[in-house]
Amino acid sequence: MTATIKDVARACGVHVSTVSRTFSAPHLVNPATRSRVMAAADDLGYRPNRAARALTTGRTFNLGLIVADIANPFFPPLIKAAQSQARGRDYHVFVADTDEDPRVEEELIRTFTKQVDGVLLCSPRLSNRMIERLAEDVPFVVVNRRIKGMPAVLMNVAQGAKHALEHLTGLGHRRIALVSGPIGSWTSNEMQGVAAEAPGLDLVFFGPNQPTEAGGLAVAADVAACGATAVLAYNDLVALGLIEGLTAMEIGVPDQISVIGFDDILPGRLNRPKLTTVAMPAVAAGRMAVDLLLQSGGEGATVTLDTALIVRESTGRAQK
Amino acid sequence: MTATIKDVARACGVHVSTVSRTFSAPHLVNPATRSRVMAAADDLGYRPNRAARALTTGRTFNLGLIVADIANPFFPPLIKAAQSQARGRDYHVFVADTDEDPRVEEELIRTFTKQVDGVLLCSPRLSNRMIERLAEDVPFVVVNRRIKGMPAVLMNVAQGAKHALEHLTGLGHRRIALVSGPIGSWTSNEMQGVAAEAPGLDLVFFGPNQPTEAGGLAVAADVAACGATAVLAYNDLVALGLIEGLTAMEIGVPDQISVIGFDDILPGRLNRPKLTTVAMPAVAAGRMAVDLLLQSGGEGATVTLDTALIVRESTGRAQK
DNA sequence: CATGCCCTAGCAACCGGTTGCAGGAACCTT
DNA sequence: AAGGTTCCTGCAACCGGTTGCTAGGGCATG
Repeated sequence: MTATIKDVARACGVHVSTVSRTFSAPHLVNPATRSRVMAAADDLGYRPNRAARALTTGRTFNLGLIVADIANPFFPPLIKAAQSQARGRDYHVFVADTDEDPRVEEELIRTFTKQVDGVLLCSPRLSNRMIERLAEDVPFVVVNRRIKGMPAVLMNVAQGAKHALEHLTGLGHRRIALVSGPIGSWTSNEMQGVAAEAPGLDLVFFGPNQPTEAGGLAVAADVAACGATAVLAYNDLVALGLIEGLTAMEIGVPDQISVIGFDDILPGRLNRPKLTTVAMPAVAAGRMAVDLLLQSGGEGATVTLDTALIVRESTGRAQK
Repeated sequence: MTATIKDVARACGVHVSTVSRTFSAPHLVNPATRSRVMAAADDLGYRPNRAARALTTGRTFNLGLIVADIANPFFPPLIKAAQSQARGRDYHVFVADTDEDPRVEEELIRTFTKQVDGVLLCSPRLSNRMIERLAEDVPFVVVNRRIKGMPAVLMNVAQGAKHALEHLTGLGHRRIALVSGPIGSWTSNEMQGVAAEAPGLDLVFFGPNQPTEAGGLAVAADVAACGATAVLAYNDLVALGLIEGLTAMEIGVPDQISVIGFDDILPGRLNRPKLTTVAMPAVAAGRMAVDLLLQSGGEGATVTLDTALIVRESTGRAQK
């Protein structure tokens, strides 16, 4: 068994409270005693039990981070940014994946409650109502979702979609397919909202779709058949799936159809043709979300981060 | 605040121990009482505090999973497999990323101690000695590392490397570059071991390298200059970085140099040319690791999983 | 009717720490 | 020398549950 505070107390003949204070309030204990305690402690290999400490203090120095799909390359940079930001503030981040399943998401949040001081909820699939209810038990910061009164980090998807559409119309495209993501995705709604308002476009909607390569592959045939000369995809994985499907049907990208994704993930940069995409500020979002969570004061603060269109090789002039 | 066991006890006029038993040993409480307690409990929205429970029972029903780099697409499938396997046994998995830093790795293990019932250590960068010491405080299963007396899930890297080399020699390659990974990587050592024993080869070693695309990019020039006609890379990311670097120098893959990676990640399948690689059984490893951890009985059990060479487009005949 | 057993629920100690309070010792003041 | 501070340390209650022990009520048995 690991050494406890009692073992240390016994080993150097002081009361447990003195040992406790040596670690949590050193200025309250006499330097001489303190060093005796420290010596005994690392002699026994004593480490305070964080879970037990949390029971009385109410603080665990842990944060939870919940994502829909850890296999989506969009998330890892966000996760790493959150972890390093938290580390700088003496916090640790535990990550969990919901497999895009709202029930698992709820279950995980319940598990995190009381084991962490706050939860970063990235691209949640739960309903706003449910999230509000769960927020009574543990502080949240939500990423890519707007919920009234709840701190949020948003990425300016609308702006990105607008630039993407302008880019396409500038290349002469008029009939454009919009391949959306899963139900309940805020990002997807934002995209559709912007597109619907854009003047002079002939839009074709496809959705809902799985936000993965498989999802893109699955709609490739329908997109090809609808007569659109360009596609705006929910994210890069979907875009890559689309390109794969189109290529298999011998439809050239960008010669016959232009494709734009969202996120700017590594496989998109390595793909041939290199993917034109709207870059999402994942790293900044991860950092910001942690900051928002830790400065608990800022209750309803909402931060919106800019996106940027990155033109590469998967878009070109519309063919007549 | 959330309701505690006391609130429930007060609400229905029983002692806390009765409430406790209602949840952890229902057969010990009278059905009538039990349902009164249950009613009061979900009326108040009571949920047992898992951290507090763990303090007395010693079981948290959480597992920790530590990886070197969550952004490496090799890990997510393993993580997801572990999570779903654990979920089936009423456990939750918390993931943490070490950023390839042994100190962070140690720190994270220490944090997990007492907050989880066991830790899955994937491709650790710590020394065997240190891992053995830490194993006194929390049970481990190690993935891709062999440590005496410690349960491990290994992937048959040696077999994969052998097949890869045979494939290359079959195509007429003799001078082969070996681009290894970070220091302390068991996988890297296995690869070098096999290569060194292979007869009739003219090997050139490069390493250590970062196990990322950037690592591959960085050695591309040296590899090109060494006169090898084929490369065996530490993993797919390194292989992709190499191909990118070689392509930038207008060296054709596979026409002038053949490249083989390890792992079989998504970007490798989407790359042009599609990457020839040794597929690692990540999903099976994740599942198996959880099983090994939970059937704590099997102390020193070691499981070795097969790998498979997948020939795609990045390897070809050696040119004269 | 006395005896004995089973079922149920309360009591209290415990898990590993934290913290408000009180008291003794040493030091300073006047 | 008496009185007031300051500094340090021990005491004990508490965080939210768990669990061995005990005791009372109900029931069957002899």
